[in-house]
Amino acid sequence: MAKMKVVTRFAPSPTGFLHIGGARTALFNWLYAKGRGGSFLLRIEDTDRERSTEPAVEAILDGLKWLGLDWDGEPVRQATRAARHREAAEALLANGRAYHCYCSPAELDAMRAGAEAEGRPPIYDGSWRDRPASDAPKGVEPVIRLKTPRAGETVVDDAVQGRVVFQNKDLDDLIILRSDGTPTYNLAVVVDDHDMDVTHVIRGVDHLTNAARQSQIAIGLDWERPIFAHVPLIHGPDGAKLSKRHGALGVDAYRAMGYLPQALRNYLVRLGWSHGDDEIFSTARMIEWFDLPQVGRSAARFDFAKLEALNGHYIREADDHDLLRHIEVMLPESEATRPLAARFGAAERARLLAAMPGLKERAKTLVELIDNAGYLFASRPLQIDTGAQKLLSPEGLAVLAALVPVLQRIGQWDTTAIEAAVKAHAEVAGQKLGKIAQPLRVALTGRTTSPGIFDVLAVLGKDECLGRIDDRLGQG
RNA sequence: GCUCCCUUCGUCUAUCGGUCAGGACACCAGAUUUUCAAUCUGGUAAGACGGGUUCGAUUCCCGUAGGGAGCGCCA
Repeated sequence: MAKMKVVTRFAPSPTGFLHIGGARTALFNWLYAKGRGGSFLLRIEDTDRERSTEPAVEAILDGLKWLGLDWDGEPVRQATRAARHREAAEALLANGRAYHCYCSPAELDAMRAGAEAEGRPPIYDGSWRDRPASDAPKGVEPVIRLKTPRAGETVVDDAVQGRVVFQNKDLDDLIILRSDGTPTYNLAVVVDDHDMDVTHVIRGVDHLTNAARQSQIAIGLDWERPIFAHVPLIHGPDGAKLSKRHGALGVDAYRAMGYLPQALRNYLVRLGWSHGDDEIFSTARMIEWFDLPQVGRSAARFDFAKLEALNGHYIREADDHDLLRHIEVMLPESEATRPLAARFGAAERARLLAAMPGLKERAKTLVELIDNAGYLFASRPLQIDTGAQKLLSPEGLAVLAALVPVLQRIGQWDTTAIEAAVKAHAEVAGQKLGKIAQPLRVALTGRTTSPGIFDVLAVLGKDECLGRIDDRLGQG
């Protein structure tokens, strides 16, 4: 038998941003397809016209692009396929696998309430299952319900969850076509996955019971089911369901917080999946190694500390120009860096680029990197941090004063020349380098911490350095 | 309430009957150092509980407890 081409899909409903759980689901689908020469499709599940919005569609596409998860072909809009869904519902009706139900929403509510009061599962009782059409009340548009077998079981052979068995008596006759003729979620999914030739459905476990229902629809249609893979959910740091309080932010929020897409990808792929002791994965490696048997079954908690550690790794490893590009995207999005975004021109770019090697060594996020780069963009006289002030003591100022002629004498203003001159001066003066470097650091950056002091001097330029020192001496 | 799923260091996880239960993040200590990082070295830290099965269980089975998901004319 010829090996079938793998087709996966990501099918978000556009009712909000692309949250972190969705991003991981998309990543898994993308990796699985890429690793097998298959295709990764996108379907917008917008059958709920009330809640679906166009901005949400844009936000989701934007989030996927930023994460580097490119899809094949045009995204399918589920709402445009209503006629085809209806056709499937009618086929089910025709072959006796579905029936009209004339219960009103109020009746159904009453039915559920009654069942709950008696301690029975709140499922539809199937009262219209075998009633003749002649019983139909006048002027009521019926829904179409699936005639789920009452006996036997529905088995979902899940690539992650294993063999999960549902008793058919626990599955109720779900509505597949609403009274207004539009399809419900489960019908639309089955029809679309079938028509899109989807071979693997990788999604959150919250859909596991839907897999049983969808199986029944597929069986009723005499269609082969896709392979299901239900991955565990992501929880917040407190173990509860991820909410806005913790990490259930849109991926755009992570971008604004200064995370790199490759860091987020690496973090997400390790949430629920592993490959031995490996922690750092290039995209190519992820694609090569990702597979379903290594996906675990327990929920994972979202841990910002680990994400940050990975982000720091990828920032250090990144090419300076790449980093600059990511920073420029991030600048206007973060509250903290927005003021800088407005005046970030060619001069600022050049300075940042020059200082990048020293800056990227010590930042966990891009926002932090920009914060550490504050001295590059500050105007004289600098604002001195409160804790740094004490280094500008009389002794500190004396150190600075002694340094001025030394710096003035330097001809070739670069890191090596500056370092040589300052170290020679320290030796002559019989002072430890730290004694000199700290007051100097404060004068030049306004802080007690910064990248290497010689790099700071070099990037700032001779005139600016002498000016900043002079500001301090003048003040004393 | 009913159905299904889960349970190894604080967190993410490895282990597919025999291991000093490994790695990573975090934390602690040391080295390095012009600060802070980075880096390197070392350390603390785990099989929810109770029964089985077995020569031997973290691993297989049952139960208990705890957690999660689902039970819409939402997706």
